[in-house]
Amino acid sequence: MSSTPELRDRLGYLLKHAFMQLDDLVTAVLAPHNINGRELGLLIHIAAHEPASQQQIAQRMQIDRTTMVALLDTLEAKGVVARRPHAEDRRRNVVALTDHGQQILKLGQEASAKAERQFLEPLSGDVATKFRTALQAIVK
Amino acid sequence: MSSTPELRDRLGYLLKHAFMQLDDLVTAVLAPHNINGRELGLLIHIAAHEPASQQQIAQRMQIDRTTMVALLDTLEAKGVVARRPHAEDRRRNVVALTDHGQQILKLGQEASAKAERQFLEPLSGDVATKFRTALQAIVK
DNA sequence: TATTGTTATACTCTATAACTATA
DNA sequence: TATAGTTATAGAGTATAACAATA
Repeated sequence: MSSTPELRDRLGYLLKHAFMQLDDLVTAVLAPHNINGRELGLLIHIAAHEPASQQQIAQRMQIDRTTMVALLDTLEAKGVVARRPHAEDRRRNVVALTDHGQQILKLGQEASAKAERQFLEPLSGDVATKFRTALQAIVK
Repeated sequence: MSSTPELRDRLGYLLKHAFMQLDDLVTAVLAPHNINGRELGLLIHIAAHEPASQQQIAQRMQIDRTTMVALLDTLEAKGVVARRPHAEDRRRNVVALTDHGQQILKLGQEASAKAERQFLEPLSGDVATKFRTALQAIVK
């Protein structure tokens, strides 16, 4: 007596829509800071590592280097990151957060954490923690 | 003594990459059947409901009706769905699976289930079940 | 020769506007 | 006049190829 499989039973459907729901929340709370979730991700990555060239950042974030150019153009126009010439290798740009970027990073992370709490609201604290742990075990 | 927040700590990162990993697995196992995960989702939806017009399907799946046209064009070219004129309202198309589509649906669902098992392999059976339940609680 | 950053280009996915045929 | 399906078009996001500057 198995019922007809529904779209909502597909893990792909669930993961895609979960991401979209969270992304909507994150976009909303970050809007006052003039960045989006993807840009915050880049700020977090830059802040967490030694000063790096565009290529190094692109490789570590698994973003195409031509895509990185456009992303950094946007963030530089917003004044949150700066490109400086590398001291020894003049082909490279060293990418770093500006003071304003440090501020936006801090505010953005607080806002993002708030969006995550909203997103996880349907789960109890214990289940939410296990949910995150499961995701970390799955994502390589 | 909190360490620097890393990109991998962000729920958005985890959900996006989890989806991409699963999508890669699903794409691989569905390739022999000449459909992708999105198309299988549409076949599942059509099979699970009463015969419906393109618009009804688009609304229920939250897909734009112009996107639905292109999706159905592809699936019709592959011979898995057929558009038939509605008996009473000739503006409408009734969309249904062909016999071949029924076959592809069955094979595709088996393949998709296999991909999901691969995807959930890092989790114990119990944790995997709770993971899916948590996703269902979150997704509206 | 190889590498870094860049530009030009194209392809996918999605959405908006406008057209057609039917109601 | 409103609706179903369609087409044309444009906007994101991403990827490939080719170029200039530098190593």
